[in-house]
Amino acid sequence: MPEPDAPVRGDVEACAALGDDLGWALGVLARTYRDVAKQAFGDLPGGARGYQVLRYAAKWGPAGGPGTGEAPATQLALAQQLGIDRTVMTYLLDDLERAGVVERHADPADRRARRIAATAEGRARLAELDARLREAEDVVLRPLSGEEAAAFRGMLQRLATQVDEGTAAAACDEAAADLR
Amino acid sequence: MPEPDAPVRGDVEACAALGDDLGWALGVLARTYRDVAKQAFGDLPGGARGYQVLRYAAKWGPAGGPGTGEAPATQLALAQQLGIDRTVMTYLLDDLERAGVVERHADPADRRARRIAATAEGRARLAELDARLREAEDVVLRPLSGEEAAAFRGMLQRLATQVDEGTAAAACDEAAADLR
DNA sequence: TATTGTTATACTCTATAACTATA
DNA sequence: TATAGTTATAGAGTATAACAATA
Repeated sequence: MPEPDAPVRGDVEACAALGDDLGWALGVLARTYRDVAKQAFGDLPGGARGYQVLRYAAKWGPAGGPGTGEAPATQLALAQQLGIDRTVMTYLLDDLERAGVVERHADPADRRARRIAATAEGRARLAELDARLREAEDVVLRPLSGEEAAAFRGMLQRLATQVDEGTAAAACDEAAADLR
Repeated sequence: MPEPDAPVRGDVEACAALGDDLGWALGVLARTYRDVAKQAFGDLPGGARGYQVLRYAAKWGPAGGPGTGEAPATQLALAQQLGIDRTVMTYLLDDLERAGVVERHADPADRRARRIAATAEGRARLAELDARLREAEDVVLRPLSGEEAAAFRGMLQRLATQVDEGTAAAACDEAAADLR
């Protein structure tokens, strides 16, 4: 994730020259959202990636007891699900564990594997993050009316999933790659 | 610009879990467009950045005669307009010049400065690129009907420029930063 | 002394490969 | 032999700083 840059002179004028293509607008919006979301993530290790991992880990109960009964995902499963390289997952989990939001538990059935579960603190953190992200979305969509925003969200969702073409898998691959 | 990654197993399933927030959809769409556009750029040095530079340079005439009468932009002006670091601009122009699409001309009034102009070949290349980019946009928006696509474009444009808030400048800064 | 453009250096991510401990 | 996780190494991309030429 690139650092926020110092303001640059001349960009406003450049907008007049650049702001007429889809790619540009898309880039601006995605970047704007990312910056707003970044603030929401705060010091959560890994930013958006850390959030996704936490969100996945939170599907299972806090340390001590399973929330559902299903076994928490292993590091490898998590990495594959989110499209993150398993070596990167190691670093990411190191940081998330140090931050106290997830825990690695030895799998009794396979001592090579580690099961990843969110801690109670991690769950609380996740609830906060979800709320803040909803706010971030509202900020980004503020220029639109309520109806428009709903329509925009719907179309965006359709575009992202590309249900009409066989490209859903590819789109998802891209999304996952985006997290890398 | 990240390289296209090898397909990753499991992303499709992950989509079901991830695909419910704006940030995710935005990321997918921006990434999808970027990949499609990347193909359109072909071997143009610098990808999207190279395109923007070429586009700017093409505002002035091919080598030998000014198209308008205004002097072509200097490297520094170009860098500031597009929000690219001037050291990066050096490398980028090296590549674009080697590719034969732009030329550096000494400024008679200030021998430190270099004026950047598109070559005839650069202009032809730009026309191609513009056409291909329009196609790329169509591909990305294909899931929408004609009416929807128009509405989507309009809303996206409004969101990107954020005219209702005083954030236009900030948004443009972000857009420029995006090119870095 | 300040500015334009260039070159050199360092830092951040990410990708690849090598290693361990289990299976 | 293959797999889960870790660690080490190397590459691309970018930012920072030093430099030469000119103002």
